[in-house]
Amino acid sequence: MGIKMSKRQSMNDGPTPMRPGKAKSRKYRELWKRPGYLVRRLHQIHVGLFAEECGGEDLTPVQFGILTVLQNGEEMDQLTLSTSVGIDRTSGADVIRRLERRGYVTRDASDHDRRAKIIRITHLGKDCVSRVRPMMARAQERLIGPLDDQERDEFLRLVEKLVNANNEASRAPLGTV
Amino acid sequence: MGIKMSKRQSMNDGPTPMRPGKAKSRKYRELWKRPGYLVRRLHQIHVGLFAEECGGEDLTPVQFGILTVLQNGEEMDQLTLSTSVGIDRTSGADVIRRLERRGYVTRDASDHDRRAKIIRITHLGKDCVSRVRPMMARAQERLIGPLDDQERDEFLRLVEKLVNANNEASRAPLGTV
DNA sequence: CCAAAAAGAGAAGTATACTCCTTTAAGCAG
DNA sequence: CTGCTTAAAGGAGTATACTTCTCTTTTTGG
Repeated sequence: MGIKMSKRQSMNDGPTPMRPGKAKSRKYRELWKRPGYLVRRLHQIHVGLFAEECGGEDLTPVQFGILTVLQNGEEMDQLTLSTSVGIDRTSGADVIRRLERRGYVTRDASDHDRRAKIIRITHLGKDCVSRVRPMMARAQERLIGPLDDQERDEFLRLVEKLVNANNEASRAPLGTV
Repeated sequence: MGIKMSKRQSMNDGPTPMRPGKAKSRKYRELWKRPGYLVRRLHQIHVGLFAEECGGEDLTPVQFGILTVLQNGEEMDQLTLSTSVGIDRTSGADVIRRLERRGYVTRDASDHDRRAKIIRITHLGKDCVSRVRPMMARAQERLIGPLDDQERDEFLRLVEKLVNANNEASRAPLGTV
């Protein structure tokens, strides 16, 4: 159902992003040294690892994120749910519609606000979360597995710092363009 | 033309991924601590910053990646080009087709291998790269801007390590599914 | 030399993740 | 109560990034 990747990986192999030391001329001349490129590749890798670990469940990281948020807070409108996993509302609506189609959530109009759709997780959805949680954890472990404990902490600290800081930046006016 | 994002940002704002210290129960219980989630958010942020910096050029990071690879090596078949920027061949074919539509590259059948399409960058494409390169650099700077010099080096080292290591992992048999 | 295997490409289908525009509903001001 | 603004959702459209299946061409093995 979209992702899958199974055996004969096709998580491509890229340019084997390692070039010795000889680079330096202009800062981001080579693709393999651009932070954005590395982040995109790492994201791809995570999606691949997640799909691999989740075997036959056919669930994506974002779908699982939605389900885990619902399992804590229970009951949310689409917009709140979407922003709480860090995607915009139209993307969220798509993801949630797919989850509904599979019986993992319900979408009912709210009583006191007939514009809003209230999303609730179903038993089927909860079962799915229980089943997939350990697979998700394995994917996370594999993603940062190549780092030792100290590096892991440092990596997570730095990524969090970047995400939080740029989160602010993106909500700032910044005008231009 | 798709991405854009302009003024009233909508690079969403997410859950403001910071929760004090109280988390710990199970390793990846909270979304905001999952490495995969953080990497996905950072990727989103980069795409947003890139679009913002590239103003009216309407070029995506991947499109720019393709163009810069072409500007170095000149002339490549679609498959080599796709893997050299780290995407699979069908995605690459899509991207390249769009670049062709805008006159940035040409796609001609090869003489000695009539299966292959040979991609070449045009003058228009080269002009575009010159124009966009400084914008791309600014996006990269902004992405890792929140880190000091020492952290930056460490972050890039760790991400590179993860990408390289998992690159290997994904080409390993690993069978299962 | 000819059949089988492998390689490049394309088409159809799906998921994420946006854009902009519209519809509908809610809340508030006069 | 009526009109104004805002908020939630949906539709149409696009880009990235996969999947699987198919077509054609090339290479290779007998």
